[in-house]
Amino acid sequence: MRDVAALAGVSLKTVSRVVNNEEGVSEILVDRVQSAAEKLRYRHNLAASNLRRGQRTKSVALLVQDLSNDFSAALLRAIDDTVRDRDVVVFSASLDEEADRERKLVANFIARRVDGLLLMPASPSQAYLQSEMAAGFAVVIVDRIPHDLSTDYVVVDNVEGANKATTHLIAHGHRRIAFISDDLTIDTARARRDGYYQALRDADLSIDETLIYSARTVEAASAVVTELMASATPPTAIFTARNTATMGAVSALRKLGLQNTIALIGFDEIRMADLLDPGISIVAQDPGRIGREAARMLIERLDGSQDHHHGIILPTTLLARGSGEIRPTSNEA
Amino acid sequence: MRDVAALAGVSLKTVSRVVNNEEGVSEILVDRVQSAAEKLRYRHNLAASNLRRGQRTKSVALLVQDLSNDFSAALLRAIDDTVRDRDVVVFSASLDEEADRERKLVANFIARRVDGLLLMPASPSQAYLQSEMAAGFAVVIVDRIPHDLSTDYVVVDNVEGANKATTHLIAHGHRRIAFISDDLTIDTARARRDGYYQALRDADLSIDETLIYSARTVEAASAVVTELMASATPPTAIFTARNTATMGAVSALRKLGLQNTIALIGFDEIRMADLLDPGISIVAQDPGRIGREAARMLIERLDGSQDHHHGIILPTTLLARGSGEIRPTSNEA
DNA sequence: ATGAAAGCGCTAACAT
DNA sequence: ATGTTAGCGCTTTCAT
Repeated sequence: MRDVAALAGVSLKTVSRVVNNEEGVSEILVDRVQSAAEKLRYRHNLAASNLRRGQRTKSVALLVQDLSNDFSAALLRAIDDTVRDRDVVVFSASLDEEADRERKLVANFIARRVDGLLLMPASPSQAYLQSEMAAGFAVVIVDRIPHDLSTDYVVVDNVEGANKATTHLIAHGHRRIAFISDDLTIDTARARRDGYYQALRDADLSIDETLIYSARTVEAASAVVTELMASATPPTAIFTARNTATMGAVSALRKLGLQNTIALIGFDEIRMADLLDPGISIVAQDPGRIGREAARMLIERLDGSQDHHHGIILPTTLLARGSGEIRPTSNEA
Repeated sequence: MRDVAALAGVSLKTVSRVVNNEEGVSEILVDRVQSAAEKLRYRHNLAASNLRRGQRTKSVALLVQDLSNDFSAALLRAIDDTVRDRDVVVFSASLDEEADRERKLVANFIARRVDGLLLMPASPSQAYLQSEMAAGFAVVIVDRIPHDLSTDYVVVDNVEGANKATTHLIAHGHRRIAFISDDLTIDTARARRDGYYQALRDADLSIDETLIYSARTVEAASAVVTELMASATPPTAIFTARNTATMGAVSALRKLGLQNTIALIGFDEIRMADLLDPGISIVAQDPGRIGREAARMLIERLDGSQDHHHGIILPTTLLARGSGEIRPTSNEA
């Protein structure tokens, strides 16, 4: 910048003004500065600019478990779309349920002075963010309920969604309904299990712990279903509480030729669900909506809103496509 | 930082040393500084640090067309995984085939002094990056061939993949094969069409322009297929040169009840392809591999490699799953 | 309308 | 082993 000023024969400040499109510089000088900048291939340094200004960096960070999961990818896309108008750019990273990684990345992003954080927490407690928030750092928790931290968040009604799925299966005559979720240390997994329990209780069905499974990957879920079906008393229906679990179940049932025999409802959309045979019934969330709401909340904080923190709980939609409407064939019901 | 130094009763430099884990500070002082930092809730400012060091910002940017597309999401994930070891964070954004957005975002990221750029270009020419690269900025083009720019890139062999798909269909008796791709202004779309042409020519089949379509979205592709099938001389096979086009075709064929009548091969994997009925035959790329190779190339540049720029052309794999092996039923063949 | 000087938070180079 | 000084690239006073 100094070189540009020298070449243009003006002061540093004038160059600064031109670069920032500030008013009150004669056109002659603007031209002179611009051509000097061009000649010297001058590139404005936002870091230095922000340093002096002490202002926003116009960047935010999104931390999710797995960026290649459809849900998270849709979230990222929606967030990017929402903040783009304001010229805000977004960092993102995958946590893979590792709390350590979350802490490390958050520290990194804070050192980079991002304006805000959108977090799908891997950590059991986000209390460590309290002091950051007190210092003016904006945080919105997505997909999961914040723990030990008073902040904005956006989730879906997991208990209600799971209840809805389970009740739907019960209404179709099922009494042995398997539940396959993510690790139960995870908030959403527990909430969905609670919804499942609730539905069973409301129908006066007993809870059979041998029907409750965790499976983190598609392959693990597939293996679980295969195992379940080989048991002496297999379920007549399955509720998969995660998109990867649903994919695994679809795959396993198909391999076993049971896709039209065993009922299946999944939580969270999977691609092509309506084109499979049978179509896969899903309790759908709207990741685009979640992302937009979260980004909007973050932006409001950045705009200085001091409102009380609040959570948004979005509804889910049960999409009946066939697999969830299969009736039990065995006479044990 | 000054406050921390004051509270700890040491100099600025000592604090700096402690913060950066540099050697040669007595343990007593380390403790004193750390507790002072804690007390004052000191947060290191990486921007200021980078400013002085004139070093790398340990950040890179990935620009793709649509972050919610499976391919791009897998790319992002692979890149994040690859650079994480080096403590590098990644910005990402969607371009939606808008060249303007690409230019604007690139300028933004350069102002932020990202160390490198991974770009799936929307622009017809990337000549504008020449001067940046001359100034030491690292660029790797992914998925598409760079235009007017000598740089590293990673692509798959689109011509060969499309040829393979088309040849496969021809080998199964098809002579009227529709081609549905992205807009043909796009590099990969053209390359895939060329592969399609090549295969037709090699089989002495004439090219019928009425079988060539562009469709950017799933819905558009679905509409195209519906229209095609309603024509007087419908094709007996379809080659969809993009994952969204494949999804649209699957959907339309199914609605028409033609999924077991009309052959279909898609370029680029779609989820659940093997679980559909029939399974969808795909010319698969490996987005994980593409991302890893691209990130590796970028890292090598950041490590100062001055090697001649070069391109990596990865192979594709034809996965025969059923839909591509359907034979024509009409007797026009 | 333009410029000079001071300083944002940090670290490299040189002391001590 | 620790401190001092200067300066990274920029913008904010406060002049002129």
